[in-house]
Amino acid sequence: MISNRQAKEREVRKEQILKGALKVFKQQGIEKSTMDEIAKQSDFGKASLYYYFSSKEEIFIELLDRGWKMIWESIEPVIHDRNHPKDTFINTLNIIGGLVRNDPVLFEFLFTAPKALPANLDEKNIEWKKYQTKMYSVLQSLLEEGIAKNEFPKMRPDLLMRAIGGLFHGLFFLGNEKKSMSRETMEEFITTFIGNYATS
Amino acid sequence: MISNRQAKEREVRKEQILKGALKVFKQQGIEKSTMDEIAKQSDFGKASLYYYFSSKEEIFIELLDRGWKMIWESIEPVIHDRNHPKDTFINTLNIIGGLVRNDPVLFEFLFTAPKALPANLDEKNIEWKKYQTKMYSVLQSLLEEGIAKNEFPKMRPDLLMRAIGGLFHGLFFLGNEKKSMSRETMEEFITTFIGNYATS
DNA sequence: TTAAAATTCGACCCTCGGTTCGAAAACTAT
DNA sequence: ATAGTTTTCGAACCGAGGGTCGAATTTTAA
Repeated sequence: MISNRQAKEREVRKEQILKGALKVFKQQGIEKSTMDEIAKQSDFGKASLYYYFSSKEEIFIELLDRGWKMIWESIEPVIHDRNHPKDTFINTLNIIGGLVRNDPVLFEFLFTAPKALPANLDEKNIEWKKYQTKMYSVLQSLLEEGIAKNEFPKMRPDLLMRAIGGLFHGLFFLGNEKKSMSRETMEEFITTFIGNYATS
Repeated sequence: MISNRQAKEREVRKEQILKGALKVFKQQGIEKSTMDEIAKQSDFGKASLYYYFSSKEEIFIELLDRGWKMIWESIEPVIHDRNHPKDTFINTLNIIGGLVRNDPVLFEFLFTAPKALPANLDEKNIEWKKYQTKMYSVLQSLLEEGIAKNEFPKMRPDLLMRAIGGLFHGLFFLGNEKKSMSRETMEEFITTFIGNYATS
């Protein structure tokens, strides 16, 4: 029997481990993150980690699941407004920018790990991918509609998407500087680069 | 005594190995590239690899060295023209774009590996870094001069650099599509995104 | 108080992968 | 032919790191 409080404590311990894993990721990168190190950082014995997670991979998948779910839930209330695609698009980027600013390491992980993880398309690591896919497809459809309304430059939406994605990533994660990108600077870049094809 | 022809054959074999390593990198990513697999792909016994390279790391460092040197030598003739910073900048991007188009896998490696490699700041893996640094600093100074001449939007050059770097990377390497970015499309993106602050 | 359940972890196991050894094969020069 | 020299690689070595086991400790519930 698991009391309510027990469940909560258990959850806390899981989070402690996840936090530790993220710390190791920050220092070592995902490939070189060892269970020993995660154990040390989260202050458990290595064997104990396996009481909470069934494998090393599961730890990172759980980080992805929680992270992408969080992103989706943050943008969901805004993203469905289709009246002003460009505004909606920029709002969404701003929301994500805020999240990133709040926990850069987590987001570097969220945006990086997918490429690094063993592509187990089959099994469970689909959860986070669902959210990721949803987000990208909504963003892209916003671009399409925005292009149709001349709010964006006339370009292939998928390419435009890639370009803006790259730009975003570059602004936040490239370079050595630790100082985080302010909302103002980010907006300035986005609007400058996307151009003022229409204002709303 | 090593005859001239012997030296050449040896060089050919080294290249064969490097090519194999790149093939493995393409399929597995750098971290999961094993010596066994590189041996298989380049058609040598694993032990033979160590006759040509002293370690796995050295193989990848050599790829970086040769690659970045090649980039630098390709842009060098163009990049020092300071009369029209924006033109020079775009020319340079075009040259690099051409190279990327020519061997996307190699360039994905060149732009990716630096983050993945164990940061041995101390020793030899400085060779390629020299070229990389030179390239970035020249590009950035072009941006600075361009901004001064109002050929680029007035923004912090380092940020502008990051943004354009990200944009470039996004265009060429993000997404699943294998079709390579045409020169025209790329130019269109660059000019659209950078804006027409001045023409020359 | 005490038996069952939940939690912790030291010690161990085992595979994978980088590296080394040593001897055989291929090639060169005389 | 023959004595070097260069090249090749099967087999073995070894350490790192993911994962397991079983016993000890702590917590819970009656």
